[in-house]
Amino acid sequence: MKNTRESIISISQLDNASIDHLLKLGSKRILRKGKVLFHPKSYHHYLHIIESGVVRAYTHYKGKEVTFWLGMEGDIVFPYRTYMFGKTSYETVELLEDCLFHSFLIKDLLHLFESDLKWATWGRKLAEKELIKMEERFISYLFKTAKERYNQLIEQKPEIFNRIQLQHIASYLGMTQVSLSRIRGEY
Amino acid sequence: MKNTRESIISISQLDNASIDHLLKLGSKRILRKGKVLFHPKSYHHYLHIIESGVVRAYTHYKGKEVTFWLGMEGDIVFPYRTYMFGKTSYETVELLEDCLFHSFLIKDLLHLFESDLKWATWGRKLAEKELIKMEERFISYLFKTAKERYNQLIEQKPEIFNRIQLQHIASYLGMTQVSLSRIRGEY
DNA sequence: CTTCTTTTTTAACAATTGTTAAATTTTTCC
DNA sequence: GGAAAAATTTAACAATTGTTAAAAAAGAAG
Repeated sequence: MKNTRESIISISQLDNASIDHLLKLGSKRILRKGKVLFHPKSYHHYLHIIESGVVRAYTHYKGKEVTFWLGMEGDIVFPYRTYMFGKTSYETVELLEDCLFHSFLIKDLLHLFESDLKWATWGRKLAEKELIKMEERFISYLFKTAKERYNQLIEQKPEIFNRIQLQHIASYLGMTQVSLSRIRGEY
Repeated sequence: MKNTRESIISISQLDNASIDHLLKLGSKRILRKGKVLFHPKSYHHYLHIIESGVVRAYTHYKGKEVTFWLGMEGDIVFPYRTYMFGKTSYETVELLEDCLFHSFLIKDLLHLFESDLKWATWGRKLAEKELIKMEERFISYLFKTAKERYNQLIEQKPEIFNRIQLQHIASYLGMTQVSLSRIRGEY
């Protein structure tokens, strides 16, 4: 459980008045496990901050689901492709647990970004932090074996293994479920 | 060959006066093939826009070089880790051709980002675009075979094969040089 | 042009990961 | 609790990719 205000501040410090202003524009909602938040080939109008729960983003390749992102408390579900280029997205975002979201219209957020230096800076830092995370994850895939990637995840985010099905973790780690099971069985 | 003004505008439209102001803060320099632009475990004070030439960023893992980024005309060499966290970096950036850079003090750029909404927006869009590129590259690694990654690169950036050594391309594609050679030999 | 150095290819073999299918375990639902 | 469905593990085998070493090709220097 992590409240929206903390999530926002953890990206970059902001005064309370600015945050209050944003919070008034958003709304909270609870959605059930299994619900699909974003469908592929559609436009997404909301950004969601996760207060509790877990979601995964996946796409299809050669008839199989590929889970490329997992989000939990404090993470931000931001459909960058739609937001930046007005393009439809290729991903499905599905809830793996009941979730509490704090949701904001991307339109409202963009308006803040384009009119208020403080929010523009916040938006910049959000993208910069996501970029660093993605780059670190990418580099570790570029030269680590399946077993090394598994060990790294166990070390860095052990709680994932208690909350998320192994088939999704396997995909997230870039291997088949059978390979993950084999690696786990070795110990 | 791509001039700095075009590179800046291609991230996000900006008025000429704003760009002129930035350009006055920077300086051009020519560096020779083989020169190292960033050393690991050091602080990087400059952002470089590549007007011509090719560079690669690499790091070491298990005694081997891993090339994780290639930049050419129009690309921006931005040491995000140093810039965001004041941390030293893990990467080496090396010139694979003679290069013409337009270089700016990160300090100057940050000052613009923090004082001018137009530049803050430009900085946000820069990070957002880099994020999308990184995410697309990452997803394609998550579920494509070595051969598919090779075919994709041939299709998307064929000029790379005329300008960059195959050993570096192999690493960039997440495979050994021998594997790349084998894949190329199959046709 | 010739020699030396570096890069790339080829080959044989080893290790890792994928595929398919069946067995087992866990979860869901009545 | 018990049946059905879903998830996970196990096993056998196939395909891909890595490793090492040597040969061939390409590039640099005199």
